[in-house]
Amino acid sequence: MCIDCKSFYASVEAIRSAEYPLAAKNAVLSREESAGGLILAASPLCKANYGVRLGTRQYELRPDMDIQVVEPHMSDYIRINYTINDIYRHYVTDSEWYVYSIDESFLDVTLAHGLFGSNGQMAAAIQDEVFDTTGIVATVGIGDNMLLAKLALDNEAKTNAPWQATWTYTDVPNKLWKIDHLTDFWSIGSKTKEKLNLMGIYTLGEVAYTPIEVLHKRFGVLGDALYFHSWGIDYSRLSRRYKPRRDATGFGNSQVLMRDYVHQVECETVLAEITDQVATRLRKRHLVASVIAIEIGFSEPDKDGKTHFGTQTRIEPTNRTDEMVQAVRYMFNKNWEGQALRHVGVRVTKVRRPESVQLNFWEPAEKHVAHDQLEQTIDRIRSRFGFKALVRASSKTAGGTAISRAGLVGGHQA
DNA sequence: TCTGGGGTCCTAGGACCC
DNA sequence: TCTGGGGTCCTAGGACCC
Repeated sequence: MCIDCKSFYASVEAIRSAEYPLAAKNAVLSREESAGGLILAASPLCKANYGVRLGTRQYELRPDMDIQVVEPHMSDYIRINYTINDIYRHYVTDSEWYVYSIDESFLDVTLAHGLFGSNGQMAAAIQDEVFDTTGIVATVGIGDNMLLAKLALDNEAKTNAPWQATWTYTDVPNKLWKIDHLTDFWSIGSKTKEKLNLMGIYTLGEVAYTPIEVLHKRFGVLGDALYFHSWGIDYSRLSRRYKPRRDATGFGNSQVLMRDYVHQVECETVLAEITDQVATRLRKRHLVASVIAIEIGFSEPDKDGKTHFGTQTRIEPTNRTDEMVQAVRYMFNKNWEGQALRHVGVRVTKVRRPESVQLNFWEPAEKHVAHDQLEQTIDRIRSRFGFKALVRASSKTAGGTAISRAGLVGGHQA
C-alpha cells in the first residue's frame, strides 16, 4: 500500500480551526511578505473551484477567490506525521514500513492479512484510525508492488471517496497504459516526456511496446527502468531495503533571497550563515563531510546567458564551521563574476562518522581542540536558548538573513 | 522558467593509475 | 605522443521526487 494524506498541510490547518478538511476553503502560503511566495498546499475545494494548487504564486490569488490563506506551521505537520506513522506501525513491522515523504508512506501488508483481513478491510481500518485520531483523510493506493501501489494512489485513489484504489498486473493494459499524461507516471517529468515525444511515444502503452534496447540507448539504465515500469514490473521489497551508498547522499540548505545581492561582502555573509547551518547539522548528528558544494542562482541571465553556477570541492573531513566557510568562500570568489544573486545554497556529500581527527600543520593541536569546544559550546547555547541567543556580528549586517530565519523549519514558519 | 525548500540518482568527460 | 587494454575517482550538469 502507498498511503498519503489528502492535502496534508491544508488539512492540518483546517483541523486547527475546527473545520472538516474536505469542506474547508483554505490554502497554506509560504513567505507572506513576498509576492512571489507560493502555495504549499490547497484544500480540495480550492483546487476544484479556483485551480489553486501547489506552486500557485501569491500574486495569482484574486480577491474574489473565497480562500482562507494561512501561514505554515511546520512543527505541527511533523508532529502529526509522526502520529500517523505510528498508526501505520500498528499494522506492519518496521521492516515492512517505509516513509517516503512528510505525507506519504509505503506499507508491505503481504504478511498482515491473517491479522487484519483483506486489503480493502485493512485500508479502511487504517483510514478510520487516522481520521479518528487526527482528523486527516488518508488515501490508499494498493498494488502488487510498490510501483503499482504508487500509481494507483496518484492516478485513481485521490479522486473519489472512499479514497482507495487497487492496481494489479492484470490492470496494466486498462489502467497503467491509459494514463492520460506521461508526466502523471512516477519518474516521468517534463524533460523525459519531451524526449519520449520526439521518439514518437505519447502513451505508456507505446513505451511498453518500444524495444528495451531503444529505450536503453536513449536513457541508459533509466530507460531499462522505464521499460519494466511500463509493464508494471517492480521487484523492490521493503523488507530487503536498498541501502544508499554512503558517499552518494548528503544534505544542505538553500534560500531564495528577498532582493538582489550585488556586493561581495553581502554574498559572503549569507553564504557563511548557510554554511554554519549545514555545519551545525553535521555536528548535531556527529558526522563529518569530505565534499562541500555551493549553488548560486542569478537574478537574471548574465552576459553569457548563464542563470546559475554550482561547484564543489573536496575537503579534509570536517564539521567545523570555519573550515567549511573557508572552502565556500574560496569556491564563490573563484567562480563569481559579479552577477546579482537571488538564490544561494550549500550542501555536503560524502558524509560519514569521523574515524580520526586530521590535525593541521599550521594549527597547534591545543588550539584545534579549543576550537572544537568553542563550536560545541555555541551549539549547546543555541539548542538551549534558541539560535538568536548567540549570533555572529556579520549576521547583524545588511546581507544577513539568519536572524530573521531563525524560527523556520524546512524554510517555512515552524 | 520562476516562484520555496529539501532531497536522490544518473551520465559525460577529464585526469590519472597499472 | 603513440602503442593496448582495463580500471577508478572526480566535477559538472541534468532530471526527477515531495
